[in-house]
Amino acid sequence: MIIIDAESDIPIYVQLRTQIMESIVRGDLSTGDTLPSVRGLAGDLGINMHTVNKSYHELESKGIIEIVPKKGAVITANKDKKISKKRLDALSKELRPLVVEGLINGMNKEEIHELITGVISEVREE
Amino acid sequence: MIIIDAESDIPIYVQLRTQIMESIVRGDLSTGDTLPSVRGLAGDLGINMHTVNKSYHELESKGIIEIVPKKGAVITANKDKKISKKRLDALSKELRPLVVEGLINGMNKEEIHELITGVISEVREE
DNA sequence: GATTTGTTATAGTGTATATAGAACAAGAAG
DNA sequence: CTTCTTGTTCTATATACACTATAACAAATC
Repeated sequence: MIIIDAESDIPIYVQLRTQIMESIVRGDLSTGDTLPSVRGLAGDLGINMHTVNKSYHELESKGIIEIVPKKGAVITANKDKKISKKRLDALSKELRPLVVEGLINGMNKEEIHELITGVISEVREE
Repeated sequence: MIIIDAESDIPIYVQLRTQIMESIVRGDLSTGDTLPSVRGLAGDLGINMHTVNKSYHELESKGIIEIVPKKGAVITANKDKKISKKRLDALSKELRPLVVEGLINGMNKEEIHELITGVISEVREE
């Protein structure tokens, strides 16, 4: 179930991209599954086709889905494969300001790890 | 030392805010220290006064500095104080999509913890 | 053959980012 | 006290991004 909050300061295409990724992590969507068409999903969510298209292409650039023109988008994410160094570096760069925010507020390494553990549980269970 | 990359897709005021926070974490800036005036820093960095002002006010809203009108901005970050639940929740929400990105790429809890540990070391040492 | 698919193009609206200049009142410094 | 500097506030402009809207196209599907 995907819910878009039009009032959020998080762009719609980011909300959609994130929620699809979470669905895969939770197992609601699996490798091989086909995503709805950009027009169909846009209609269901009440948003524009191009916004959905943008989300799909970002997922493709992350290696999570494969878009076959005139056919559809198939999930290719492989949780058994090892993450590439390129994506690992990108992740580090994005994590950095958040880690700094924790450290500056007095969190130590253990507390940050606990926070991450909590987030992992949230993502898997919700 | 603060370096602004005008070509980056990261807004200047975010770059500045982040680098000031990293300076505090590293110890280059400490509680009680005064930040340069918005006009002075803007001149040094070759950016607009209003951009620096925006960064300062964001730092203030995070409780990291206190802006005393007509006087200056003083660092109030207290690493001995415990982080508030509000900030902890905000951090969780921001961390979530990055954690998802790791999980979807096959990382397990331990690998994510190792990544975080690496980031913490980077921030503290660089 | 008709429908649906993703793609491409153009256009419009609203918001965010960044710059610029000016003016103001209050603190600092001479 | 006078001068300078301070952060604040206001207006204005240019650019980029986000989102929507509409249209047309070629290929796959039915």
